Amino acid sequence: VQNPFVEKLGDSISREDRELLLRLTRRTVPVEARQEVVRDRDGSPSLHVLMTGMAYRYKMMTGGRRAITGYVLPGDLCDLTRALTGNAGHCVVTVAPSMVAEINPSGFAEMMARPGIARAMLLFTLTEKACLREWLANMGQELSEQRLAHLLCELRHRLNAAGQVRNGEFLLPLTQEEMGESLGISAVHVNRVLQKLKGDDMIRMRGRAVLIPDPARLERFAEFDSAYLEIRLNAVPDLPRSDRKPEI
Amino acid sequence: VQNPFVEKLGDSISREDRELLLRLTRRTVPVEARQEVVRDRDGSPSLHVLMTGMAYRYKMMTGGRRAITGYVLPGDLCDLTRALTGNAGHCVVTVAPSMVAEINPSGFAEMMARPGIARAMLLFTLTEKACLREWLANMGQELSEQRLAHLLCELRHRLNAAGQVRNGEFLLPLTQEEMGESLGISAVHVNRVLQKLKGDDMIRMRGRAVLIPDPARLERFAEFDSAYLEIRLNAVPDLPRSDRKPEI
DNA sequence: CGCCTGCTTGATAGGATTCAATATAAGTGG
DNA sequence: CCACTTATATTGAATCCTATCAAGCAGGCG
Repeated sequence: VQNPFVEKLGDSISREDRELLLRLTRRTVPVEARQEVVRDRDGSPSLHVLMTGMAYRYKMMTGGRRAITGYVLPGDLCDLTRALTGNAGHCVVTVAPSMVAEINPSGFAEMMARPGIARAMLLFTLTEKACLREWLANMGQELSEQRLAHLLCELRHRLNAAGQVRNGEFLLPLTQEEMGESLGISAVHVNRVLQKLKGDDMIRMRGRAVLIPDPARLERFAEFDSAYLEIRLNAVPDLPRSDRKPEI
Repeated sequence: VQNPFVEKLGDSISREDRELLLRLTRRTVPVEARQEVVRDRDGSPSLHVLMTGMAYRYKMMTGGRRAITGYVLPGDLCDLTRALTGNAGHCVVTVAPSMVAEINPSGFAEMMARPGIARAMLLFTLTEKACLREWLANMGQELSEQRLAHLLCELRHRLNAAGQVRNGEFLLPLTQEEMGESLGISAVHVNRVLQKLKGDDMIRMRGRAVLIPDPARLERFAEFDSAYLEIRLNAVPDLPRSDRKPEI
C-alpha cells in the first residue's frame, strides 16, 4: 500500500484531484507511539493524515478520566474539524509508531477549493459520524461483553480494509485500560470480559495479536452490521440527477 | 423566526446562495407528533429540513430496544447522509407537531453544486459530529444524574439559540422512556434521577415545561461546556489563506 | 365511564466499580 | 546481561449503581 489516503478515494475523484492529493501527502513525518498528533487547542494548523500506524481520538473529562471516541487508521484524517474551524474538540494520540502527512493551510485551501475533493471530505465525515452513532447506540444499549466484541469487529473490519489482517489475525496495540476508555468500562472489567470471550473461543490472543477464528460468529454475537462502514464513495451518484421523478 | 434553516447560516453565505435556499425551503409540509420523517431504508429521496417543532434520530436495536442518538431542532437537517449516500443509518421521528421542508433531489443537486452551500453543509455535519462525540463521552464516563443534566443543558442551549426559551423555561415534549433511550438508562431510573434533580432545585417541571433556575449551576454540575455547539460558520476563514507561515 | 399511556414507588437482583494485592511483562540503567 | 523500576495484566472481595419486576396512580380520550 503506497498511499492509503488517496487509495481510499478509489476512482471517485478525478485524475487531477488525485495528483494533487498525492503531491500534498507525499512528505510524511514519523511519529512515535503514544505521541500526540493533535492537541485540542494548540498545535500546528496543518491537516494531518495518518499514513501508517494507528491512533485514537480522545476527550479529557473532569477528574482526569479519558473517553476514547474513535480510532484513526491508515488513510484517515486526524483533524479535519480543526483545520476547518480552528478547534478540534478532542486530541489524537498514536498507539503505534506511525507516519503522518501534514498538509499545511495553503495546501488544505487548495484541496478544499476542488469540489470533488470537498465532497470526498464530506463523505469521510459522514462515515465517521456513522461510526459515532454506532458506538453511541452500542454504549447505551448493550452489555459490556457485546460492546467489546463490537469494538473488535469494527477494528477487524477496518484493519482488514486497510490490508492489516493476515490469516484472520491482526495487531491491536491497545492496553486494556484504553479498551475500557473506549467502551466506558473499567480496565479490570475489560480483563474479565476478555477472558470470557476467550473462554467461548470468540477470540484468541497472543500478546498484542488478536485472532478471530469465526468472524461471522463474533459479529452475530456483537450484533455487528458492517453497513455503517460501507459508506463507499462510489456509492455516491455524480450528483443526484433530475431524471428522478420529483415529488410534490 | 421566518426560516430557521437559512437564518442559522447567518452571513456566511452569499446572497445568491441564501436566495436559493430560501426558495428551496419555501414550501413546507406539516407533520404530526410521533410521525416518522425519515425511515432507515425506504421513504422519499428528498432532503428534509425541520422548520418548526422537534424530532429525534433513533436506531433500532435487536430486541426492540431503541437508541436515540440526537435531537433535531428547527433549522436542522434530517437526512443529509441519506440524501448523499442513499442510506441514513437511522430513523427520524417527530415529538411535536412540526413543519418540514422537502428539497427534492434536483433541488438538492442544485444546492450542493454551490461551493458555499456545500461548505455550510459540511460544517453542519461537523457540528453534529461534535454533538455525537460529546454524547458518547458522556455516556461512557458520567453517572446518570450528570448525563440527564447534560442532556437538559444541551437542549436548553440549542432551544435557546432557536428562540424557544422564554424566561428560562422551555417545552420538552419527551416521555421519560425517550429520555432513557437517549441516555442508555431505564425509564424508571430516569424518573428517580429527575426527582433528585428537582429535589436539588437544579430543575423545575410543570407538565412538559422545564425551568432551569440557574443554568450555570446545572452546567457546572453536568460538566457541560457549550463550546461543542458553537461551531459557528462565521468562525470559518474564507478559506485558510496562504499568508500564514507555512511550516516544514 | 373505562381504557390506555405515562408517571411513580418499592423490592430484588445483577452487572460493573472500586479497592487491594499479586503476577507478569516491559523497559532502564548500571 | 542482570538487577531494578515501572507499566500492564490478573484475581478476589465488597460496594454501588442501575435494571428488572411488580403494582399503584394519574391524566387524557373515545
